[in-house]
Amino acid sequence: MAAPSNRPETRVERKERTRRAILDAALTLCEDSSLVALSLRQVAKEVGIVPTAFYRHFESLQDLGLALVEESFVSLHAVLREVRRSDPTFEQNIDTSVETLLDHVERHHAHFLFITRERLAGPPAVRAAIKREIDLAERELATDLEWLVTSMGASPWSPDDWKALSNLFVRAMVSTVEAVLVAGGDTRAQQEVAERTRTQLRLVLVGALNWESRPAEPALRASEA
Amino acid sequence: MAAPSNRPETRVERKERTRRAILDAALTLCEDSSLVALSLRQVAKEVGIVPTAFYRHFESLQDLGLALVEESFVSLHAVLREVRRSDPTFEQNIDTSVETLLDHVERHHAHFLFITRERLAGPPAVRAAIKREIDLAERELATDLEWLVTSMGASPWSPDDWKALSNLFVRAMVSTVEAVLVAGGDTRAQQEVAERTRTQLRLVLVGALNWESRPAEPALRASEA
DNA sequence: TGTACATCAGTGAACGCGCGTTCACTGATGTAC
DNA sequence: TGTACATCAGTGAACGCGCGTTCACTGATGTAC
Repeated sequence: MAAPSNRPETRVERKERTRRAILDAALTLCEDSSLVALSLRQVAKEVGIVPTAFYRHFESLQDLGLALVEESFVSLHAVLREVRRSDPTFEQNIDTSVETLLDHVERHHAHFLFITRERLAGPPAVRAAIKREIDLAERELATDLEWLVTSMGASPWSPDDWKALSNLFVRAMVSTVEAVLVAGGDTRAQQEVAERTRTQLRLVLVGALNWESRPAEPALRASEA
Repeated sequence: MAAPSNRPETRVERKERTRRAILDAALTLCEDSSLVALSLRQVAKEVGIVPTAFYRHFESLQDLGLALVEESFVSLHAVLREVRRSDPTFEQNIDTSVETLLDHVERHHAHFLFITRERLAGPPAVRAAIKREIDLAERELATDLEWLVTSMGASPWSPDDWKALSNLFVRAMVSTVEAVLVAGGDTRAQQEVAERTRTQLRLVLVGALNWESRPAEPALRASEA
Protein backbone atom coordinates (compact mmCIF):
# COMPACT_ATOMS: atom_id res chain seq x y z
CA MET A 1 0.00 0.00 0.00
CA ALA A 2 2.67 2.55 1.03
CA ALA A 3 4.92 3.79 -1.75
CA PRO A 4 8.09 1.69 -1.89
CA SER A 5 11.07 3.54 -0.54
CA ASN A 6 14.76 3.02 -1.09
CA ARG A 7 15.42 3.81 2.53
CA PRO A 8 16.73 0.60 4.09
CA GLU A 9 14.62 -0.94 6.84
CA THR A 10 15.53 -0.02 10.39
CA ARG A 11 16.36 -2.82 12.79
CA VAL A 12 13.02 -2.31 14.57
CA GLU A 13 11.10 -2.54 11.31
CA ARG A 14 12.86 -5.70 10.27
CA LYS A 15 12.25 -7.29 13.66
CA GLU A 16 8.57 -6.40 13.52
CA ARG A 17 8.36 -7.87 10.01
CA THR A 18 9.83 -11.18 11.21
CA ARG A 19 7.48 -11.22 14.19
CA ARG A 20 4.52 -10.76 11.86
CA ALA A 21 5.84 -13.50 9.61
CA ILE A 22 6.02 -15.87 12.61
CA LEU A 23 2.46 -15.03 13.66
CA ASP A 24 1.20 -15.49 10.10
CA ALA A 25 3.08 -18.76 9.65
CA ALA A 26 1.70 -20.16 12.91
CA LEU A 27 -1.81 -19.09 11.96
CA THR A 28 -1.45 -20.77 8.57
CA LEU A 29 -0.13 -24.00 10.08
CA CYS A 30 -2.97 -23.94 12.64
CA GLU A 31 -5.51 -24.14 9.82
CA ASP A 32 -4.65 -27.82 9.49
CA SER A 33 -4.20 -28.77 13.10
CA SER A 34 -4.11 -27.45 16.64
CA LEU A 35 -1.43 -25.38 18.30
CA VAL A 36 -0.68 -28.32 20.61
CA ALA A 37 0.39 -30.40 17.61
CA LEU A 38 2.57 -27.63 16.19
CA SER A 39 6.34 -27.50 16.63
CA LEU A 40 8.62 -24.54 16.92
CA ARG A 41 10.75 -25.96 14.11
CA GLN A 42 7.80 -26.21 11.73
CA VAL A 43 7.00 -22.55 12.34
CA ALA A 44 10.63 -21.50 11.88
CA LYS A 45 10.86 -23.49 8.65
CA GLU A 46 7.66 -21.91 7.31
CA VAL A 47 8.99 -18.44 8.13
CA GLY A 48 12.41 -19.18 6.69
CA ILE A 49 14.45 -18.59 9.81
CA VAL A 50 16.60 -20.89 11.86
CA PRO A 51 14.72 -22.47 14.84
CA THR A 52 16.72 -20.61 17.46
CA ALA A 53 15.77 -17.23 15.97
CA PHE A 54 12.23 -17.91 17.17
CA TYR A 55 13.32 -17.11 20.72
CA ARG A 56 14.16 -13.51 19.72
CA HIS A 57 10.39 -12.96 19.38
CA PHE A 58 8.53 -15.36 21.66
CA GLU A 59 9.40 -17.31 24.77
CA SER A 60 7.44 -20.38 23.64
CA LEU A 61 4.70 -21.56 21.32
CA GLN A 62 2.21 -20.91 24.11
CA ASP A 63 3.40 -17.30 24.26
CA LEU A 64 2.89 -17.06 20.50
CA GLY A 65 -0.57 -18.56 20.98
CA LEU A 66 -1.51 -15.87 23.48
CA ALA A 67 -0.44 -13.20 20.96
CA LEU A 68 -2.64 -14.86 18.34
CA VAL A 69 -5.60 -14.89 20.74
CA GLU A 70 -5.14 -11.20 21.37
CA GLU A 71 -5.02 -10.21 17.72
CA SER A 72 -7.85 -12.58 16.82
CA PHE A 73 -10.16 -10.83 19.23
CA VAL A 74 -9.36 -7.50 17.65
CA SER A 75 -11.35 -8.88 14.69
CA LEU A 76 -14.16 -10.05 16.92
CA HIS A 77 -14.47 -6.77 18.77
CA ALA A 78 -14.61 -5.06 15.39
CA VAL A 79 -17.61 -7.25 14.54
CA LEU A 80 -19.33 -6.46 17.80
CA ARG A 81 -18.73 -2.74 17.39
CA GLU A 82 -20.14 -2.83 13.87
CA VAL A 83 -23.19 -4.82 14.96
CA ARG A 84 -23.71 -2.48 17.87
CA ARG A 85 -24.08 0.61 15.72
CA SER A 86 -26.40 -1.05 13.20
CA ASP A 87 -30.09 -0.35 12.62
CA PRO A 88 -32.07 -1.04 15.78
CA THR A 89 -35.03 -2.58 13.95
CA PHE A 90 -35.25 -6.25 14.89
CA GLU A 91 -35.64 -7.79 11.49
CA GLN A 92 -32.92 -5.70 9.90
CA ASN A 93 -30.75 -6.05 12.94
CA ILE A 94 -30.69 -9.82 12.68
CA ASP A 95 -30.05 -9.79 8.96
CA THR A 96 -27.29 -7.23 9.11
CA SER A 97 -25.74 -8.77 12.22
CA VAL A 98 -25.50 -12.19 10.61
CA GLU A 99 -24.22 -10.66 7.40
CA THR A 100 -21.63 -8.59 9.25
CA LEU A 101 -20.49 -11.57 11.30
CA LEU A 102 -20.12 -13.85 8.29
CA ASP A 103 -18.34 -11.13 6.36
CA HIS A 104 -15.79 -10.81 9.15
CA VAL A 105 -15.44 -14.57 9.45
CA GLU A 106 -14.68 -14.75 5.74
CA ARG A 107 -12.14 -11.95 5.86
CA HIS A 108 -10.43 -13.09 9.05
CA HIS A 109 -11.08 -16.74 8.43
CA ALA A 110 -7.77 -17.95 9.85
CA HIS A 111 -8.23 -16.03 13.10
CA PHE A 112 -11.72 -17.40 13.69
CA LEU A 113 -10.62 -20.93 12.86
CA PHE A 114 -7.77 -20.57 15.33
CA ILE A 115 -10.06 -19.35 18.12
CA THR A 116 -12.70 -21.96 17.39
CA ARG A 117 -10.22 -24.80 17.67
CA GLU A 118 -7.93 -23.58 20.46
CA ARG A 119 -10.90 -22.58 22.60
CA LEU A 120 -11.23 -26.23 23.59
CA ALA A 121 -8.03 -27.91 22.42
CA GLY A 122 -5.31 -25.31 22.93
CA PRO A 123 -2.70 -25.16 25.68
CA PRO A 124 -4.34 -24.34 29.05
CA ALA A 125 -3.19 -20.70 29.14
CA VAL A 126 -4.52 -20.16 25.61
CA ARG A 127 -7.84 -21.76 26.50
CA ALA A 128 -8.09 -19.52 29.57
CA ALA A 129 -7.32 -16.38 27.54
CA ILE A 130 -10.01 -17.24 24.99
CA LYS A 131 -12.56 -17.96 27.70
CA ARG A 132 -11.81 -14.57 29.26
CA GLU A 133 -12.39 -12.78 25.97
CA ILE A 134 -15.61 -14.63 25.18
CA ASP A 135 -17.00 -13.97 28.66
CA LEU A 136 -16.21 -10.29 28.16
CA ALA A 137 -18.00 -10.23 24.81
CA GLU A 138 -20.98 -11.94 26.44
CA ARG A 139 -21.24 -9.29 29.14
CA GLU A 140 -21.04 -6.52 26.56
CA LEU A 141 -23.73 -8.17 24.49
CA ALA A 142 -25.98 -8.50 27.55
CA THR A 143 -26.00 -4.71 27.91
CA ASP A 144 -26.89 -4.23 24.26
CA LEU A 145 -29.65 -6.83 24.36
CA GLU A 146 -31.18 -5.31 27.45
CA TRP A 147 -31.45 -1.98 25.67
CA LEU A 148 -32.73 -3.57 22.48
CA VAL A 149 -35.34 -5.89 23.93
CA THR A 150 -36.59 -3.41 26.53
CA SER A 151 -37.07 -0.75 23.87
CA MET A 152 -39.34 -3.17 22.00
CA GLY A 153 -41.75 -3.29 24.90
CA ALA A 154 -41.12 -6.71 26.44
CA SER A 155 -41.80 -7.30 30.12
CA PRO A 156 -39.08 -6.52 32.67
CA TRP A 157 -36.61 -9.38 33.06
CA SER A 158 -34.55 -10.81 35.86
CA PRO A 159 -30.74 -10.46 35.69
CA ASP A 160 -30.37 -14.22 35.25
CA ASP A 161 -32.63 -14.11 32.23
CA TRP A 162 -30.51 -11.41 30.62
CA LYS A 163 -27.45 -13.54 31.18
CA ALA A 164 -29.19 -16.57 29.72
CA LEU A 165 -30.28 -14.64 26.64
CA SER A 166 -26.91 -13.09 25.91
CA ASN A 167 -25.21 -16.44 26.51
CA LEU A 168 -27.67 -17.97 24.04
CA PHE A 169 -26.70 -15.40 21.41
CA VAL A 170 -22.99 -15.83 22.00
CA ARG A 171 -23.35 -19.60 21.74
CA ALA A 172 -25.31 -19.14 18.52
CA MET A 173 -22.53 -16.93 17.21
CA VAL A 174 -19.83 -19.43 18.15
CA SER A 175 -21.82 -22.30 16.62
CA THR A 176 -22.42 -20.35 13.42
CA VAL A 177 -18.76 -19.51 13.06
CA GLU A 178 -17.92 -23.17 13.58
CA ALA A 179 -20.47 -24.27 10.99
CA VAL A 180 -19.19 -21.75 8.44
CA LEU A 181 -15.61 -22.87 8.98
CA VAL A 182 -16.51 -26.55 8.78
CA ALA A 183 -18.27 -25.78 5.49
CA GLY A 184 -14.89 -24.63 4.20
CA GLY A 185 -15.01 -22.86 0.85
CA ASP A 186 -18.46 -24.24 -0.01
CA THR A 187 -20.36 -20.95 -0.42
CA ARG A 188 -23.69 -22.71 -0.92
CA ALA A 189 -23.33 -24.51 2.41
CA GLN A 190 -22.27 -21.22 3.99
CA GLN A 191 -25.41 -19.52 2.76
CA GLU A 192 -27.52 -22.31 4.17
CA VAL A 193 -25.81 -21.83 7.52
CA ALA A 194 -26.47 -18.10 7.30
CA GLU A 195 -30.15 -18.59 6.50
CA ARG A 196 -30.55 -21.16 9.23
CA THR A 197 -28.88 -18.85 11.73
CA ARG A 198 -31.20 -15.98 10.77
CA THR A 199 -34.20 -18.25 11.32
CA GLN A 200 -32.84 -19.35 14.69
CA LEU A 201 -32.15 -15.81 15.89
CA ARG A 202 -35.64 -14.72 14.82
CA LEU A 203 -37.10 -17.65 16.69
CA VAL A 204 -35.15 -16.72 19.81
CA LEU A 205 -36.31 -13.11 19.53
CA VAL A 206 -39.92 -14.20 19.18
CA GLY A 207 -39.35 -16.16 22.35
CA ALA A 208 -37.74 -13.18 24.06
CA LEU A 209 -40.60 -10.85 23.18
CA ASN A 210 -43.16 -13.28 24.54
CA TRP A 211 -41.09 -14.05 27.59
CA GLU A 212 -41.91 -13.28 31.16
CA SER A 213 -39.25 -13.82 33.81
CA ARG A 214 -39.69 -16.77 36.14
CA PRO A 215 -43.14 -17.74 34.85
CA ALA A 216 -45.05 -20.59 36.43
CA GLU A 217 -45.94 -22.16 33.08
CA PRO A 218 -43.73 -20.28 30.69
CA ALA A 219 -44.15 -22.29 27.53
CA LEU A 220 -47.85 -22.92 27.51
CA ARG A 221 -49.12 -19.60 26.22
CA ALA A 222 -49.80 -20.62 22.64
CA SER A 223 -51.30 -24.00 23.38
CA GLU A 224 -53.62 -22.67 26.07
CA ALA A 225 -54.72 -19.57 24.16
CA MET B 1 -18.86 -57.65 39.28
CA ALA B 2 -18.76 -61.27 38.08
CA ALA B 3 -17.62 -63.78 40.66
CA PRO B 4 -13.86 -64.30 40.45
CA SER B 5 -12.96 -67.58 38.87
CA ASN B 6 -9.79 -69.61 39.02
CA ARG B 7 -10.21 -70.48 35.38
CA PRO B 8 -7.32 -68.83 33.56
CA GLU B 9 -8.22 -66.19 30.96
CA THR B 10 -8.52 -67.35 27.41
CA ARG B 11 -6.32 -65.69 24.82
CA VAL B 12 -9.37 -63.82 23.41
CA GLU B 13 -10.33 -62.52 26.85
CA ARG B 14 -6.81 -61.34 27.56
CA LYS B 15 -6.60 -59.58 24.21
CA GLU B 16 -9.93 -57.85 24.76
CA ARG B 17 -8.77 -56.75 28.19
CA THR B 18 -5.63 -55.18 26.75
CA ARG B 19 -7.68 -53.49 24.02
CA ARG B 20 -9.96 -52.00 26.65
CA ALA B 21 -6.94 -50.87 28.66
CA ILE B 22 -5.58 -49.09 25.57
CA LEU B 23 -8.91 -47.35 24.93
CA ASP B 24 -9.17 -46.31 28.58
CA ALA B 25 -5.59 -45.09 28.71
CA ALA B 26 -6.05 -43.01 25.55
CA LEU B 27 -9.29 -41.55 26.90
CA THR B 28 -7.58 -40.65 30.17
CA LEU B 29 -4.65 -39.01 28.41
CA CYS B 30 -7.07 -37.11 26.16
CA GLU B 31 -8.56 -35.39 29.19
CA ASP B 32 -5.49 -33.17 29.30
CA SER B 33 -4.88 -32.61 25.64
CA SER B 34 -6.03 -33.53 22.16
CA LEU B 35 -5.54 -36.80 20.33
CA VAL B 36 -3.31 -34.98 17.83
CA ALA B 37 -0.86 -34.21 20.62
CA LEU B 38 -0.87 -37.78 21.90
CA SER B 39 1.82 -40.36 21.09
CA LEU B 40 1.56 -44.07 20.70
CA ARG B 41 4.40 -44.49 23.17
CA GLN B 42 2.59 -42.46 25.85
CA VAL B 43 -0.45 -44.68 25.48
CA ALA B 44 1.63 -47.85 25.60
CA LYS B 45 3.44 -46.62 28.70
CA GLU B 46 0.13 -45.80 30.43
CA VAL B 47 -1.21 -49.26 29.61
CA GLY B 48 2.00 -50.96 30.65
CA ILE B 49 2.82 -52.64 27.36
CA VAL B 50 5.72 -52.22 25.01
CA PRO B 51 5.03 -49.69 22.18
CA THR B 52 5.03 -52.30 19.44
CA ALA B 53 2.27 -54.30 21.15
CA PHE B 54 -0.06 -51.42 20.32
CA TYR B 55 -0.13 -52.61 16.71
CA ARG B 56 -1.74 -55.90 17.73
CA HIS B 57 -4.89 -53.87 18.49
CA PHE B 58 -4.97 -50.76 16.33
CA GLU B 59 -3.35 -49.73 13.08
CA SER B 60 -2.70 -46.19 14.29
CA LEU B 61 -3.76 -43.58 16.84
CA GLN B 62 -6.32 -42.34 14.35
CA ASP B 63 -7.81 -45.83 14.21
CA LEU B 64 -7.96 -45.83 17.99
CA GLY B 65 -9.61 -42.40 17.82
CA LEU B 66 -12.34 -43.74 15.54
CA ALA B 67 -13.03 -46.55 18.02
CA LEU B 68 -13.34 -43.97 20.80
CA VAL B 69 -15.77 -41.92 18.72
CA GLU B 70 -17.90 -44.98 18.17
CA GLU B 71 -18.09 -45.95 21.82
CA SER B 72 -18.59 -42.34 22.93
CA PHE B 73 -21.70 -42.06 20.82
CA VAL B 74 -23.13 -45.14 22.44
CA SER B 75 -23.41 -42.92 25.52
CA LEU B 76 -24.98 -40.11 23.54
CA HIS B 77 -27.55 -42.33 21.88
CA ALA B 78 -28.42 -43.64 25.31
CA VAL B 79 -29.15 -40.05 26.38
CA LEU B 80 -31.31 -39.40 23.35
CA ARG B 81 -33.24 -42.62 23.84
CA GLU B 82 -33.86 -41.76 27.46
CA VAL B 83 -34.97 -38.22 26.62
CA ARG B 84 -37.19 -39.54 23.85
CA ARG B 85 -39.27 -41.70 26.13
CA SER B 86 -39.66 -39.05 28.83
CA ASP B 87 -42.82 -37.19 29.80
CA PRO B 88 -44.20 -35.23 26.83
CA THR B 89 -45.21 -32.19 28.88
CA PHE B 90 -43.11 -29.23 27.84
CA GLU B 91 -42.05 -27.95 31.19
CA GLN B 92 -41.20 -31.37 32.58
CA ASN B 93 -39.66 -32.42 29.32
CA ILE B 94 -37.11 -29.62 29.43
CA ASP B 95 -36.28 -30.19 33.07
CA THR B 96 -35.89 -33.93 32.76
CA SER B 97 -34.04 -33.67 29.45
CA VAL B 98 -31.48 -31.29 30.90
CA GLU B 99 -31.18 -33.41 34.02
CA THR B 100 -30.77 -36.61 32.00
CA LEU B 101 -28.18 -35.02 29.74
CA LEU B 102 -26.11 -33.66 32.61
CA ASP B 103 -26.33 -36.94 34.44
CA HIS B 104 -24.91 -38.76 31.44
CA VAL B 105 -22.23 -36.12 30.95
CA GLU B 106 -21.17 -36.63 34.54
CA ARG B 107 -21.11 -40.41 34.27
CA HIS B 108 -19.39 -40.54 30.88
CA HIS B 109 -17.44 -37.38 31.42
CA ALA B 110 -14.29 -38.59 29.63
CA HIS B 111 -16.23 -39.61 26.52
CA PHE B 112 -18.01 -36.28 26.27
CA LEU B 113 -14.80 -34.37 26.83
CA PHE B 114 -13.16 -36.40 24.10
CA ILE B 115 -15.95 -35.73 21.60
CA THR B 116 -16.16 -32.06 22.51
CA ARG B 117 -12.47 -31.52 21.85
CA GLU B 118 -11.83 -33.82 18.90
CA ARG B 119 -14.93 -32.56 17.12
CA LEU B 120 -12.91 -29.53 16.03
CA ALA B 121 -9.30 -30.41 16.79
CA GLY B 122 -9.00 -34.12 16.10
CA PRO B 123 -7.41 -35.84 13.11
CA PRO B 124 -9.50 -35.26 9.96
CA ALA B 125 -11.02 -38.76 9.90
CA VAL B 126 -12.02 -38.44 13.56
CA ARG B 127 -13.57 -35.02 12.95
CA ALA B 128 -15.53 -36.45 10.02
CA ALA B 129 -16.80 -39.40 12.06
CA ILE B 130 -17.99 -37.09 14.84
CA LYS B 131 -19.71 -34.77 12.40
CA ARG B 132 -21.52 -37.75 10.86
CA GLU B 133 -22.80 -38.87 14.27
CA ILE B 134 -23.92 -35.38 15.32
CA ASP B 135 -25.74 -34.83 12.02
CA LEU B 136 -27.50 -38.14 12.58
CA ALA B 137 -28.55 -37.16 16.10
CA GLU B 138 -29.83 -33.86 14.72
CA ARG B 139 -32.05 -35.57 12.14
CA GLU B 140 -33.44 -37.90 14.79
CA LEU B 141 -34.17 -34.98 17.06
CA ALA B 142 -35.95 -33.14 14.23
CA THR B 143 -38.46 -35.97 14.01
CA ASP B 144 -39.09 -35.90 17.75
CA LEU B 145 -39.46 -32.14 17.83
CA GLU B 146 -41.94 -32.14 14.97
CA TRP B 147 -44.12 -34.56 16.89
CA LEU B 148 -43.71 -32.65 20.14
CA VAL B 149 -44.31 -29.12 18.88
CA THR B 150 -47.11 -30.07 16.49
CA SER B 151 -48.92 -31.87 19.28
CA MET B 152 -48.86 -28.64 21.30
CA GLY B 153 -50.92 -26.86 18.65
CA ALA B 154 -48.37 -24.60 16.92
CA SER B 155 -48.85 -23.55 13.30
CA PRO B 156 -47.56 -25.86 10.55
CA TRP B 157 -43.91 -25.28 9.78
CA SER B 158 -41.68 -25.46 6.72
CA PRO B 159 -39.03 -28.24 6.56
CA ASP B 160 -36.26 -25.64 6.79
CA ASP B 161 -37.75 -24.35 10.04
CA TRP B 162 -37.75 -27.85 11.52
CA LYS B 163 -34.12 -28.22 10.59
CA ALA B 164 -33.31 -24.85 12.11
CA LEU B 165 -35.06 -25.73 15.36
CA SER B 166 -33.47 -29.13 15.78
CA ASN B 167 -30.08 -27.68 14.90
CA LEU B 168 -30.66 -25.02 17.55
CA PHE B 169 -31.34 -27.68 20.16
CA VAL B 170 -28.34 -29.77 19.19
CA ARG B 171 -26.13 -26.68 19.34
CA ALA B 172 -27.56 -25.88 22.76
CA MET B 173 -26.79 -29.41 23.86
CA VAL B 174 -23.24 -29.24 22.56
CA SER B 175 -22.70 -25.84 24.19
CA THR B 176 -24.10 -27.04 27.48
CA VAL B 177 -21.87 -30.08 27.50
CA GLU B 178 -18.90 -27.83 26.76
CA ALA B 179 -19.85 -25.46 29.56
CA VAL B 180 -20.24 -28.29 32.05
CA LEU B 181 -16.90 -29.77 31.11
CA VAL B 182 -15.14 -26.40 31.27
CA ALA B 183 -16.62 -25.97 34.75
CA GLY B 184 -14.72 -29.10 35.73
CA GLY B 185 -15.64 -30.47 39.13
CA ASP B 186 -17.22 -27.20 40.29
CA THR B 187 -20.74 -28.44 41.03
CA ARG B 188 -22.05 -24.96 41.79
CA ALA B 189 -20.94 -23.72 38.36
CA GLN B 190 -22.46 -26.83 36.82
CA GLN B 191 -25.80 -26.12 38.44
CA GLU B 192 -25.70 -22.57 37.13
CA VAL B 193 -25.08 -23.93 33.65
CA ALA B 194 -27.99 -26.33 34.07
CA GLU B 195 -30.34 -23.57 35.24
CA ARG B 196 -29.25 -21.26 32.44
CA THR B 197 -29.75 -24.02 29.87
CA ARG B 198 -33.26 -24.68 31.18
CA THR B 199 -34.10 -20.98 30.82
CA GLN B 200 -32.70 -20.94 27.32
CA LEU B 201 -34.62 -23.99 26.19
CA ARG B 202 -37.83 -22.59 27.64
CA LEU B 203 -37.21 -19.35 25.81
CA VAL B 204 -36.66 -21.19 22.55
CA LEU B 205 -39.84 -23.18 23.08
CA VAL B 206 -41.81 -20.00 23.74
CA GLY B 207 -40.44 -18.76 20.45
CA ALA B 208 -41.34 -22.02 18.71
CA LEU B 209 -44.92 -21.97 19.97
CA ASN B 210 -45.40 -18.39 18.80
CA TRP B 211 -43.65 -19.02 15.49
CA GLU B 212 -45.14 -18.96 12.04
CA SER B 213 -43.05 -20.21 9.13
CA ARG B 214 -41.68 -17.61 6.75
CA PRO B 215 -43.51 -14.68 8.35
CA ALA B 216 -43.23 -11.22 6.86
CA GLU B 217 -42.55 -9.56 10.21
CA PRO B 218 -41.82 -12.55 12.42
CA ALA B 219 -40.56 -10.83 15.50
CA LEU B 220 -42.95 -7.97 15.93
CA ARG B 221 -45.92 -9.72 17.47
CA ALA B 222 -45.42 -8.64 21.04
CA SER B 223 -44.42 -5.05 20.37
CA GLU B 224 -47.33 -4.47 18.01
CA ALA B 225 -49.91 -6.19 20.15
C1' DT C 1 31.06 13.82 8.57
C1' DG C 2 34.02 10.03 10.33
C1' DT C 3 35.38 6.69 13.66
C1' DA C 4 35.09 3.42 17.31
C1' DC C 5 32.20 0.74 19.96
C1' DA C 6 27.55 -1.39 21.36
C1' DT C 7 23.54 -3.76 20.18
C1' DC C 8 21.11 -7.62 18.80
C1' DA C 9 18.42 -10.41 14.94
C1' DG C 10 19.69 -14.23 12.96
C1' DT C 11 23.25 -18.33 12.41
C1' DG C 12 24.79 -23.07 12.82
C1' DA C 13 26.69 -26.83 15.44
C1' DA C 14 25.64 -29.69 19.02
C1' DC C 15 23.09 -32.12 22.84
C1' DG C 16 20.06 -35.65 24.58
C1' DC C 17 15.32 -37.28 24.00
C1' DG C 18 11.02 -39.28 22.51
C1' DC C 19 8.99 -40.42 18.33
C1' DG C 20 6.83 -44.24 14.84
C1' DT C 21 7.99 -48.26 12.78
C1' DT C 22 10.84 -52.68 11.38
C1' DC C 23 12.04 -57.07 12.70
C1' DA C 24 13.15 -61.49 14.60
C1' DC C 25 12.02 -63.45 18.96
C1' DT C 26 9.54 -65.90 22.99
C1' DG C 27 6.51 -68.54 25.36
C1' DA C 28 1.84 -69.28 26.83
C1' DT C 29 -2.56 -70.69 24.80
C1' DG C 30 -5.13 -73.28 21.44
C1' DT C 31 -5.92 -77.21 18.36
C1' DA C 32 -5.53 -81.53 15.69
C1' DC C 33 -4.84 -86.11 16.25
C1' DT D 1 -5.69 -88.07 28.16
C1' DG D 2 -1.17 -87.11 25.93
C1' DT D 3 1.65 -85.35 22.30
C1' DA D 4 3.18 -82.56 18.58
C1' DC D 5 2.45 -78.51 16.13
C1' DA D 6 0.22 -73.77 15.13
C1' DT D 7 -1.13 -69.42 16.63
C1' DC D 8 -0.27 -64.97 18.12
C1' DA D 9 -0.07 -61.23 22.13
C1' DG D 10 3.57 -59.25 23.83
C1' DT D 11 9.00 -58.46 23.81
C1' DG D 12 13.20 -55.89 23.08
C1' DA D 13 16.82 -54.18 20.10
C1' DA D 14 17.49 -51.16 16.53
C1' DC D 15 16.72 -47.55 12.90
C1' DG D 16 16.58 -42.83 11.35
C1' DC D 17 14.15 -38.51 12.39
C1' DG D 18 12.38 -34.25 14.25
C1' DC D 19 12.07 -32.21 18.57
C1' DG D 20 13.29 -28.06 22.15
C1' DT D 21 17.02 -25.85 23.88
C1' DT D 22 22.18 -24.44 24.80
C1' DC D 23 25.81 -21.85 23.19
C1' DA D 24 29.34 -19.16 20.98
C1' DC D 25 29.27 -16.75 16.71
C1' DT D 26 28.57 -13.10 12.88
C1' DG D 27 27.75 -9.05 10.74
C1' DA D 28 24.59 -5.37 9.75
C1' DT D 29 22.44 -1.49 12.18
C1' DG D 30 22.53 1.99 15.71
C1' DT D 31 24.83 5.31 18.71
C1' DA D 32 28.23 8.21 21.17
C1' DC D 33 31.70 11.23 20.42
